[in-house]
This record gives sequence, structure tokens and C-alpha cells, in this order.
Amino acid sequence: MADGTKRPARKIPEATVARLPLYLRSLLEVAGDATPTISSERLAELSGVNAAKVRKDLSYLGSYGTRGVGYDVEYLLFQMSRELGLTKDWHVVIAGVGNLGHALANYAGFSDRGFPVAALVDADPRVVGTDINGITIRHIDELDAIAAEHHIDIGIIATPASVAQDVADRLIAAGVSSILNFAPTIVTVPPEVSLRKVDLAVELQILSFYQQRKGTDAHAPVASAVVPPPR
Amino acid sequence: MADGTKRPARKIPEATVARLPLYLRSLLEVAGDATPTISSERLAELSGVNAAKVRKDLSYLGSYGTRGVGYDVEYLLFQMSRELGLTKDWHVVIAGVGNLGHALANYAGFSDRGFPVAALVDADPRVVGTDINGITIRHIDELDAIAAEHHIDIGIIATPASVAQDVADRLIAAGVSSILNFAPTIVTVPPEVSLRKVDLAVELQILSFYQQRKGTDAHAPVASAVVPPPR
DNA sequence: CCTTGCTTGTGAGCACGTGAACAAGCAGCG
DNA sequence: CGCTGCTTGTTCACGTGCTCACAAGCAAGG
Repeated sequence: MADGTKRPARKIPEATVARLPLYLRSLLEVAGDATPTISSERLAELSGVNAAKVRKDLSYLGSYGTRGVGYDVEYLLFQMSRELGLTKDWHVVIAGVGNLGHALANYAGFSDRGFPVAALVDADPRVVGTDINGITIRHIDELDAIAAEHHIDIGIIATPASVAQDVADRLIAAGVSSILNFAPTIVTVPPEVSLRKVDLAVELQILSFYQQRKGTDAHAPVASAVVPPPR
Repeated sequence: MADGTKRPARKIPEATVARLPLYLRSLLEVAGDATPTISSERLAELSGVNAAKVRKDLSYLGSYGTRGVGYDVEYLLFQMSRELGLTKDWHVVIAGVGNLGHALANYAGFSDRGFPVAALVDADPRVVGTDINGITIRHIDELDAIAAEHHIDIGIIATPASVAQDVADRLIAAGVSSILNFAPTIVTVPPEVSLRKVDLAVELQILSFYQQRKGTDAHAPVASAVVPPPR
């Protein structure tokens, strides 16, 4: 490993970063195939993106393709995994073991892709002490102790919205600097902490918007039924 | 159009549509408060967005504010709900009752926000016939019959990736034209069908990317001896 | 009725992301 | 050894989204 690889010092656009995992997934699908290379066109097809966009995205990682041939699947997989930081496991703690937290704790896709669940925490004394998938749920007050035992990289918030901010603060206090928030509320974090959010109901509402526009004028809303603006 | 209200014929930017549910959520939080109006600044703060962006977004819906005062919360709530198509319930079918599907079926947030779960389907004969939350799981082959009984607006795919495309095709064949895909794979649909996707592992990988860039050399607390200035 | 203070609505400039088009360059073959 | 076909990497033009800044406009108060 005596520095044969290039320095990835370039700043990669956010939109590109969001697509890298898609490429990775597609590459894994063709990893065992007969042909050891893949063209940008085929990779685009598998990932559901434009071919030009694929080439541009990959060029941010470096010139890893061969003109006239394509990209070597194995080599590209390696480079992309390295860029995404997937050469090591990232330990996850799930806060809140309700319906969603329970499902996430059982979800095999996390460990499979390098994100093993290291700990589960909750505030409800009725679930603290019980096991999920071989992991004992501990009380959220023990977060600092847990962080001292295992190194925790990522915190997942699967609590009710009302306590999401408090849980986020506790996670940060315990040294977690990447958070994925499933609670339907805004959580504010200091700038050095990465935060992403997923709101399931919001996704449905967006679908609802476009669905309504589709079936427009089928039974158009009567304008007179609309309440007048307040004074 | 001779009526008083404006036709919502304007094309609302996609980025704006994605933010409307956030505004809606914030408005619901302040709906009972003493002051019946809200300024763009406060709404921006609650939603985690820029104030100018809020005003521009809301202006796409129409001129529903009063200069010098702000927006009437109730009236804005009504208009936004109408625009998002939330004046009616949207019936949801969940395909795949594994870990995730099970959690989604139990998730109260869907019904609460106008997306009642009308049906559950799965292919595994061991779960078909069992109940979740008062809803009996039926076999996926019965989709057409189910669609004939209840009107199904939105389909949620919570199956393994290997069967996601097949399930999507069946949903579309049964008349569903909005789909939310949780399976970690690309699903292709005809242009008249709306599709959104949520991949939990992808979110973690994006966090992983930024986390790695943060601590370029440091995943060990060696730095604690040096005490790097937190920025 | 006029002035003052405050907040909306919008126009303009800028940054970012996208898509097409094309030159650069490699491999294979005659 | 040169030619041909194919695919990458990059440049350019365009559209979309974001931010700033400010005029327009309403309410309240004298």
C-alpha cells in the first residue's frame, strides 16, 4: 500500500455522494458475472441514472476507467468502498425501540452492508433488559457508559417526535457525530455533526400531491366551498 | 375561470413540493397557540429552512399572507392541505409483511396523517391469514380482488429486493399509480406512475462518507491529548 | 387622513446540477 | 505498425434552485 492510489482530495458534490451508494449496489449485483468490466451505459441502466451523469460522477473519484473498454468492476468496487468509508464497520446505536426501532434492530440489511447494530437504548423500563436479536436493550441514561464500551459511530433516532431533540443531544454528548433521524420533527445539531432525516409520512404526502394533480378535474373542487380569506 | 380562487395551475417546483409537508407539520404545531398568525421568519425557524425560501415557496400556492402581519395559520393550513391533497384519506396497501412491513403496519403515524392502511399482502403462506392491528394479511395474488373492494391509492413495497419489481408490476396492474419503495433495488414504472424510494442503508452510507471525511486521520481519541478546536 | 413600522411578495444575480456532444485514448485486428 | 471501433473523460450550454435585497402594501396610532 505504498501510495499507488491517488489522493481523493477533490470536493465531491452532494448530489454525487447521494448516488454513489446506488452505483455500489449495482456493482455488487454484477460482481460475480463473466465479464469483469462494465460500461457507463450499463451501470447507468442498473442504477436508474443517466449515462453521462454516471461518467461525471465516477470522474470525481478519479480516472478509474479504460476508454474503449469500461470500468473494471472489482477495482471500481474497491475504490468506491474506500471513498464511502466502507472498508471498516460502522457501529450503530438505535435509540427508541418502538415499532420502527424494533424493525430496524431486526433488519439484516444493516449488518450485511457494514453497519452492525452495537447497542439498543430506550427510556421505557418495561423494555429495558429485554433482548432483540441477541442484543439487550439498555436504558438511555447509560449512553455514556455504552459509548465507552463500544465505539459508537452512528446514532439512529427512532423515538417519538417529542423526545427526539433530547435524544439527539444525549447522543452528541456521548460522542456520536453522525445521526439518522426517523422522528417526524426538526432536530438541530452543531455544524460538526452530520444529520440526515427520513420521514415516512412526508414521502406519502409528496406522493399525495402528485396523485391529486394527476386526477385533476375528475371532480373539481367547487370554488364557492372555499372559505374566504380572513379579513 | 370565473371563480374567486386562483387555479392552482402553476407548476410548483419539485424542491418546493418536498418542503410543503415540513411547513404543514410546523403549522400544526402552532395551530392552537394564542397568536393566530405566523411570520415567514418563525415558520422558517420551525421548519429548519431559510425565511426567503419559505416566502417563495408559499407564494407558489398564492398570495395567502398579509404584509406587516404574517400568514393566518388556520387559513394557510387549509390551503396547504388542499394543495397536498390531504382533504381526503388515501388508502394504502403494504406489500411484504416482514420486519419493516410489520412495523409500518403498526405505525400509527400513517392513519393519523390521513393515510389509513387498507390492506396487507404477502406471498408467504405462513403469514397469510394472520392479523396485524386488526387487518388480515391476504395473499398477494388477491391484489386485484382487494383493489376491487377498497379503492387503493398508494402501494408500499416492503419486500425483499428480489421480488420488488414483480410486486410493483402487480400493484400497477391492480390500478395503483403511486408507489413508495423501501426495497433496496431499482424499480422501473411507466411514466404515469409516481414512484419514490427510501433506502435505509443508503442513508447510512451517505453518513459514512461524510464521517470518514471528517476524521481523516482520527478514529482514535489520540487527538484528545492535543484538543483540536471544535469548529 | 397621514405617517410609521413591519412583513410579504418578487425580481435579479449567482451557484449548482443536468444532459448532450465530442475529442482523447485504449484495445484488438489485419 | 497503423487502422478501426468503441468508451471514457471533459467541455459547454441550459435549466433549476437558492439567496439577497428591496419595493409594495397593510395595520395601527396619532
